[in-house]
Amino acid sequence: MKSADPPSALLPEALPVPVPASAGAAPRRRRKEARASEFAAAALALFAEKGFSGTRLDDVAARAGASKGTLYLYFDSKEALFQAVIEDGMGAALATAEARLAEHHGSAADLLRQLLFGWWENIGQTPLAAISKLVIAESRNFPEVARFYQQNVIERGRRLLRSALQRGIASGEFRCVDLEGAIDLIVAPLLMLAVSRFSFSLCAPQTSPESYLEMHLDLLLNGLRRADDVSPVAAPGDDPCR
Amino acid sequence: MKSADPPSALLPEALPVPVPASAGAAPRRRRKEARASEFAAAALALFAEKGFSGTRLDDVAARAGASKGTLYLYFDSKEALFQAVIEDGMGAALATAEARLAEHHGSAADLLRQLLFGWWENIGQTPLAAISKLVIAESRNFPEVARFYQQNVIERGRRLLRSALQRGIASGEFRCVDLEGAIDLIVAPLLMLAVSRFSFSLCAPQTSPESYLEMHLDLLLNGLRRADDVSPVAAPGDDPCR
DNA sequence: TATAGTACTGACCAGTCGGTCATTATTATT
DNA sequence: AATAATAATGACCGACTGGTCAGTACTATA
Repeated sequence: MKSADPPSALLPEALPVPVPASAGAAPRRRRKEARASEFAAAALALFAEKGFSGTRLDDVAARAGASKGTLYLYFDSKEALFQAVIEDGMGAALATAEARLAEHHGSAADLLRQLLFGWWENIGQTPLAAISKLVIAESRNFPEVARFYQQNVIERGRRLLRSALQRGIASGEFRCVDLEGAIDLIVAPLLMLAVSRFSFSLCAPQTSPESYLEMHLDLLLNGLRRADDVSPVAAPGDDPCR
Repeated sequence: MKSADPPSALLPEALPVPVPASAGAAPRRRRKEARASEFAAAALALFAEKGFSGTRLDDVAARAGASKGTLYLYFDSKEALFQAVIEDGMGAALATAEARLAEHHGSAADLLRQLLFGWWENIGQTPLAAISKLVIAESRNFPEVARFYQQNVIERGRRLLRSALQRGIASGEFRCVDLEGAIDLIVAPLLMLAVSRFSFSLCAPQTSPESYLEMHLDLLLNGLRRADDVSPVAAPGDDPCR
């Protein structure tokens, strides 16, 4: 519900604000909303780098240009901050993906491509990607957060892919495979790509993320293709062996 | 170098040990070697459950039936314990996989199947799978450990898959794909499977691990198949849609 | 039995960090 | 200007834990 306004768009409501033109120091009068998002963004960056337990709230506050006491005006606990990071970050991204799905009318293969590269654009490439690593690393310690993530991110994401696959199977474009299993196998490389960005050169794809995604799609569409369909999926002439 | 002897095999060297038959209490005279492995095993279990920072060395020691002071007789620091966990656990598993590769002579598809299910048997299914999650979560905080893992686990594992793919391409069984990218895409679902076992029902495959692997192989072999090869890979008659 | 050696212990220390709160700074109102 | 309301602070507390070490329990040898 708190779809982060662009940080530069200040005070959309009419307010008799005198705003001293000294735009140097942080303005004292800023809406709670914006402040909370700033904390969330700072927390995301540090969580991504240091992990959850490794991140000091003092540092989060400092990065957000405030003190720890202020942080506690907006969040009840470190865990609440964690949850806000997820809530704040993923909502908008998922909504746009859902919109994209709703208005798409091309082939299922193209839809899959759109979803994968859309994910890269709006999540994988952004700091949001760190959330995956975070949840993987900490879900055991925070069952509440894990449940929230499960219901509001994972389930929503899976629904998107399920629709795409169902369309492809219904249209005869894809062969008939187990939906949930296929979703797992589509998602896994994405998650690894996200995770690799926040690990010390581990499991990192050897090529660019874009080629990695391209190849994932290539293998995937070939793998999903009906056995009697002989039309090549990949563009001809891109033989990496020669 | 410390390939954990079976814990029951006591004192392979000749020793005039009187061994009081009171086998109830823990024997005071145990070799350092065994003790270190016990600590490593205990640490692995707790690291997997609580994460690295979340694990107290007191608990590790207690689980190994010793006190924290004793633990520090065997390891210089918590980080050293972490590294020992990796060293201790992955060495043997990788060695057997390499042996399996060396003596395999069937089709490349079969070799891939062997490697994937062998991984599941010897790593994915065992507590060792937790190491993946650990390294993902903590590599940033421990560059030394990360480098070690990179060189002694990842690179070794990738070599295995590279060989298998090269054989398949050379024999014409697989189409010509980018090797490193393909490796990434083979590994990702395995890592996710491992990780999911230690996360709170997150990204967990909806089916059994075995069917998950089976489907991974299915998609993969279809995806790798040469475009002009029309022989079906999957056994006919297993249509999940009907 | 005396002596030496070693595996082991657990109380302790020092530093860290999540969380609190009395106090201050800034703005709005009368 | 006086007052009230709110945003923000940072010193402080208490709990926790990685790491230490003087001392104990046990074993082996003389």
